Amino acid sequence: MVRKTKEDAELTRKSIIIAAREVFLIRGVSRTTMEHIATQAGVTRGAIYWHFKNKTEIFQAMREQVFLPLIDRMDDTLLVDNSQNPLVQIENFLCGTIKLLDNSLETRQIYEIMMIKCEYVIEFSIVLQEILLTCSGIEEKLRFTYEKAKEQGLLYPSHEPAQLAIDTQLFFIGLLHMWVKDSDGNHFRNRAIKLIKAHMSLIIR
Amino acid sequence: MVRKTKEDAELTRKSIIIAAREVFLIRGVSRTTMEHIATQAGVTRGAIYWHFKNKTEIFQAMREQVFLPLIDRMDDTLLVDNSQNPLVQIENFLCGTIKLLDNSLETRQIYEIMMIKCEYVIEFSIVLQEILLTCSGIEEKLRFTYEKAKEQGLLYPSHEPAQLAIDTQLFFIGLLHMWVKDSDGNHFRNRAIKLIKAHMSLIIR
DNA sequence: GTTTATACATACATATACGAATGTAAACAC
DNA sequence: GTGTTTACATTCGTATATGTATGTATAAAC
Repeated sequence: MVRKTKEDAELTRKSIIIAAREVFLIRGVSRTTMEHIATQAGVTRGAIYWHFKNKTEIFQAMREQVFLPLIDRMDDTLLVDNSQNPLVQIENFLCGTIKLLDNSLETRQIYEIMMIKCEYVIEFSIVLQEILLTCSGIEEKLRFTYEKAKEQGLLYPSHEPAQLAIDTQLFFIGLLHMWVKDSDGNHFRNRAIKLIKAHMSLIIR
Repeated sequence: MVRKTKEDAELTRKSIIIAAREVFLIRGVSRTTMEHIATQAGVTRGAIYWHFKNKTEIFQAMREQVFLPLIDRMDDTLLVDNSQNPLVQIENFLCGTIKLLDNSLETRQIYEIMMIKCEYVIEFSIVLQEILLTCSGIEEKLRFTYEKAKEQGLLYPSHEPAQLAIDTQLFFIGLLHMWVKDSDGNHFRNRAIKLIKAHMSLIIR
């Protein structure tokens, strides 16, 4: 059986991305070959080259599955929903991300691949720039929310929203990195929510 | 000319490590071959295999050049020198690390390699564990210093040294990661010192 | 001054990866 | 129901990487 229906083809495309994720995680992006992915997906390299130009394209397809939802959720939590206390909004966004990592194997694995199983050489410099841009966006949205908090008198007068935004962002980036590296879970994974609450408690007036 | 003196041999060993660093930075660790390193060092692969068992061993040798001094400096700044205000000690340690990155090309490149040009697969899991361990040590020393600060009444009463230690550590890990990724320098590199001072100002009473 | 170990260079065998070219059977358009 | 395109599988040529084995000139040991 060779030629499949359009729906079947889409299934194999997705199975290739899933297989790539599984192999990337174990062998690292650079060291996985098309053959590894093909075997894991139960297809041949021919199928992969039909759907993707090369490994980088598979990586990007995998990445989009996680990062587009992240932006959406951030917008929802920080910008759209104004019913909550702004500081609670921020805490919810941070905790929500950790909970997503806890609950979604897919998200967890893609984060791990992107942070410690991928080498950002020139070929991937676009990805690095996108990460920088995403971070800028996060910083801006955090600042916006901290400004609301300041207007409501929830912050110490000496604390500037811009400062707090970067501080929280860097704290969270650090936390995510350590969360991913701490595969045993004893140092950061099962303390993450506590650490976020502690961070927020440092800020609240 | 083949056989060299012991001193000559030590020089080629070092030149191999330097060459490896330069190539790792451009091509990433996984994608650099022994041949790449050899060419860059102006020797043949034979020379490399004489001095090192494989690429991992070169990587470890390179890594030690940076991490052993880090521990030393941390001990000096945080533990030994007690003449300063503890919060100033912490600020000095953080700023000192950033200044080291600014001034030392070697350190800067090795950090960049370790953070975004290396895939931490099983083969490198020892390195990951060492990083975790180093972080535990940093956390402990920060906590120790924050405890001194608390005894001197420099902190808000509601702030616990243990919490502050982790918060500062995660902030700094995040900062280092963004510092490395921000090769243009506009977002984090030239703001790093300011961001550290801002972070410390959030903590001081 | 001879021997031996060192510090490499060279050569070889093996394995693996890539991309493209080609083959092919079934889905789909008409 | 025939032609065309799709969705792959198979095959091929080429390139590249690794580790080891072997060669060799010289420093060092005696």
